[in-house]
Amino acid sequence: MPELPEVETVRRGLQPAMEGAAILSVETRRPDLRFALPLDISSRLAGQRIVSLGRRAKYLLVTAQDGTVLICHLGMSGSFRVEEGGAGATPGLFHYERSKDTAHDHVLFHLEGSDGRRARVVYNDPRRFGFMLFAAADGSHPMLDGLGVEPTGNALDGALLASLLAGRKTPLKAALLDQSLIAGLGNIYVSEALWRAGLSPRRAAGSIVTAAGGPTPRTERLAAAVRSVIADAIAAGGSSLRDYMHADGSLGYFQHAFSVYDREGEPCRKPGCGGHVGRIVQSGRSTFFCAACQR
DNA sequence: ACATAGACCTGTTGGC
DNA sequence: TGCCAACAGGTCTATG
Repeated sequence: MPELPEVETVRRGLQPAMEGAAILSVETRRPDLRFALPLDISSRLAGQRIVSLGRRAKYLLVTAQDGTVLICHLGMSGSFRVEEGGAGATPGLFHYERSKDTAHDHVLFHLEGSDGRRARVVYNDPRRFGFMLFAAADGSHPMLDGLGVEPTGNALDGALLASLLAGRKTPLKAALLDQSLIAGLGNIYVSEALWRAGLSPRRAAGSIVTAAGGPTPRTERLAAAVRSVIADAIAAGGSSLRDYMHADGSLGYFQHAFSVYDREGEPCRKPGCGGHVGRIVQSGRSTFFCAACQR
């Protein structure tokens, strides 16, 4: 599922159950996801309280009281769900809601909240492209090093975007997907941002900055478009394709607000445009755009 | 540096 | 209905 807005939605959904809770144990039902799970995942975390659940780009960061940081990535199909001990549950006996797809429940965090209620947070991932790894003692990890700017907030302005794209001949689509430039965009939101900015995904990235590497109106439009599409998607609770659910079982609704993604053949939604949404493949992945208004 | 293809996996979808 | 190819929100590696 997850690009930045979906990961942020997951984080917000898990936060109430995880922050402040004590980890009783971590149950792994297979030895690996994309990478081998840490052999000591349970022994390093059991008995500790979770002090924060953070996010960097598409990574979730679980910080325990001794400073240990567990880095989680959801890959393409990873999801978390929270299962509360049912009302009236006695200690040690729980009535967890039955879930449809438990075949791919791979990692279970057994928790005890500060109120003494037990819950479990279950990681499910059919394709197993996700992973969990411990950061180094200082919180760093090679997977986090080299990540670019977050597209949230106002850090990504025209001047910064211009400096990132200057001199690059690679298509805008590829540049925006490059996590070392902007961290958190994925295939959906790149298409959406380029449509909002009225820019072709095929245009050379460096072609929207000045010779000196400064911003142009196109750069400003793209920076604003990236920020707005990410902000709008987070506000909508992310996108729920294929009924992809939140941790509490609810659905995001940004998919209804897609302007071009997965809308091949539909009329362009830009008022007065008259064009149609097309689909091309760039570096092996679908790009949706309107050739009439995206130049 | 950069473009492309392939790899990792399973599940869903659309065409015949 | 069945079968099979194509495709899926990510990212790392190899190869030109």
